Amino acid sequence: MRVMSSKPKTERGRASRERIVERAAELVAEHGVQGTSLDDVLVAAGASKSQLYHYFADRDDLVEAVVANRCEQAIVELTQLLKSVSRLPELEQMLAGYVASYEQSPTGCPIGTLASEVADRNEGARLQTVVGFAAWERLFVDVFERMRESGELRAEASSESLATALLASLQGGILLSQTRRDSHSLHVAVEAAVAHIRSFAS
Amino acid sequence: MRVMSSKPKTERGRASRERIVERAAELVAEHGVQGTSLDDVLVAAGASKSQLYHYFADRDDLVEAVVANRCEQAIVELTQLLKSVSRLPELEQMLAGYVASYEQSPTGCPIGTLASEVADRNEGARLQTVVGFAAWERLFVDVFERMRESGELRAEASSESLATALLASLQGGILLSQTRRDSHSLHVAVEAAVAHIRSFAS
DNA sequence: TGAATTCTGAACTGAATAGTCCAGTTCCGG
DNA sequence: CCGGAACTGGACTATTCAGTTCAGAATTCA
Repeated sequence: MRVMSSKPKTERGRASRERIVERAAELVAEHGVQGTSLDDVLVAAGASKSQLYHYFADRDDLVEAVVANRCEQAIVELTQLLKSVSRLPELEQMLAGYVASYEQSPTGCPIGTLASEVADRNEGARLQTVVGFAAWERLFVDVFERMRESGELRAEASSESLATALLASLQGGILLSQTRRDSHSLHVAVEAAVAHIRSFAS
Repeated sequence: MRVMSSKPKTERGRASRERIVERAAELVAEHGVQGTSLDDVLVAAGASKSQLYHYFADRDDLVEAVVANRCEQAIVELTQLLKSVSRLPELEQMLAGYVASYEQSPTGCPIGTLASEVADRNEGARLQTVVGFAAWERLFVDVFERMRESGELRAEASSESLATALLASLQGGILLSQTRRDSHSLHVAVEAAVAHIRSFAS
């Protein structure tokens, strides 16, 4: 059974906890979950062991909080990018921007990279990535719904399936590009995904 | 500079080395690279530390050999599955079989899972996964070339791009299905990829 | 056969790391 | 202002793991 971890009751405590999570999230973004030790986190956050174990049951508990933090962050950004997209050209432009930003700093997908690292090693963290993917997919679904309402997408197209397929192409493209250290694969994967969507255009 | 690691000169040595790599590959398949310690490998292979360091410079060197082994194995199997595929329905059937086998034992893609784990932590191993992906993609390219020769695929379709896109969809679908523990995402991703290919059929 | 080479076993070292403990400090309601 | 609860510091433990060492066994080949 997991030992209790107190939630902070005061403002000061909440700030401490948050600072730990945020610094940890930065380190994880840079070095991955496995590549980040608790001691690294502690010096980065200017905190001490007992502080950490005051707020988190164990390492996995911290990792879960970090993953949740990064997913939330990613979804906030993606929401900004996608909330006003309601036409195919806008979607294309947004995706092109995503590819371009990847080219500029190829730091993988925050959610995808975490997911593969965490999936069968930390159930709580895995569930956070599931939520993150679901939110992302949902943003795509909403885009397709708006496209359908504006008559740009044929009725028979399943927004859910299109969203899943687009997300998969992105994730796979990122994986290939990250492995190959060359954004070309991501570019091609996105192009194909867009072409597939366009095939359902009115 | 990396310390020398002897290649085996005798049959016995070759067998020892191979046994270590194979057992290590099994453990890595089950627990991932990070989740497999040298000691685990040694007891599984019935070998000793000095044996290991006789054949491998260090842990990374062993990991590289393991990754190469698993990629090679995967490519052998994929070659068997794909070498005689020259029609779209055959490709669809093969992919459906892949999805079905994933449903039966959802052990991710051997290459993709390794790639994301190793990409920015072990340059030699990363290069092995690059080679593995290239071989896989090449198999798809050959399929598309055969389809094109038989007039089933229009000339303007780029076999390379189709292959990259298909591979990305597969990898992304596997990633999603693995984190969600539900083969549905992979299924949808493959369906979309096939539809995209079919849009280039004559 | 016997010397040189290749290969093997097992104990050891040192560093990193997750997790514990407890005494001391700060904060808050009454 | 005081008693208890929330919070903090940092030293300490136990373990795991990569890598070393070296004596000696097996193998090769002249």
